[in-house]
Amino acid sequence: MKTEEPLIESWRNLLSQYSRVAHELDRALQAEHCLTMSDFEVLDRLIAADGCKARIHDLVGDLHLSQSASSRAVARLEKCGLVERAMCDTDRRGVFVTATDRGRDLHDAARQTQLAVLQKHLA
Amino acid sequence: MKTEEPLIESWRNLLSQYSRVAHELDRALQAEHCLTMSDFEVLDRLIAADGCKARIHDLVGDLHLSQSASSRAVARLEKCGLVERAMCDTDRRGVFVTATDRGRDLHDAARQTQLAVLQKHLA
DNA sequence: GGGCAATAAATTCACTTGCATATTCTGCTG
DNA sequence: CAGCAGAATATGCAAGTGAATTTATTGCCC
Repeated sequence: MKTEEPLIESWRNLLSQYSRVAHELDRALQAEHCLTMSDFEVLDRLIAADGCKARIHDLVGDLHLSQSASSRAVARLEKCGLVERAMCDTDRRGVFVTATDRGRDLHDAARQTQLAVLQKHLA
Repeated sequence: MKTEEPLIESWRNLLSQYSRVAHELDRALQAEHCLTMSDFEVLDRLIAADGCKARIHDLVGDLHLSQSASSRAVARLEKCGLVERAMCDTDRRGVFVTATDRGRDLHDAARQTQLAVLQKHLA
């Protein structure tokens, strides 16, 4: 099996490593915490933000998700009581999202799951 | 910004590199050849197979796609006339998929697109 | 040979996604 | 200050996805 293009070879490696880990992560987070990988990512960025609080607009940039997908991920988290929306006083177009206590707790737990999966499939 | 867990750091890098390249690839293949990244992958594996012919079952293993998604990708390619299905004589549960001439031509063209994108976003 | 677990593929279903659009609000500009 | 381009979200829609199920067929064991 010759390796015609090293570039294609790299891409295939990237693709299969990503697929393997992403699939496992998604499965584990879903099974143990009812969270999508995307949901977890949103929660994770939120927790990392100053005061566990950020505007959706600012989250989108980090998320590898479109604006609409991000908006809906926040909606899902809100429905689960992991996050709260609040009007932004200074700009009423904006929406602040804050992690609730349950959100923080779940994040702590999910983070352990994430680490375990990464340890196993990315190490 | 401290880097608490190198493992998480690696995962983030993997994720963002993958997202960037995959998004570009998908966009370019769609725009220039009306092909999904998955469609192209199926076609690509098929062309690589002996005689441009393979059973769906055998393709699935390489594809990073579920069996159902693979089945549908083949259906899409067939609808576009890039691929043909044929009963498998020795096992009538199986289905052989063969690339048509148009399929081979489109693959050649799409491969150039792929290389260009990889060159630009993975180099 | 008849029955039955296992296999290949297709299909149903619930869900997520991105694009395009609608809605609400801000900040200029005249 | 009226009007209007542009920004921040939400939503309608079409499409793709995986898990589970269905359908057809095979191969084995009695």
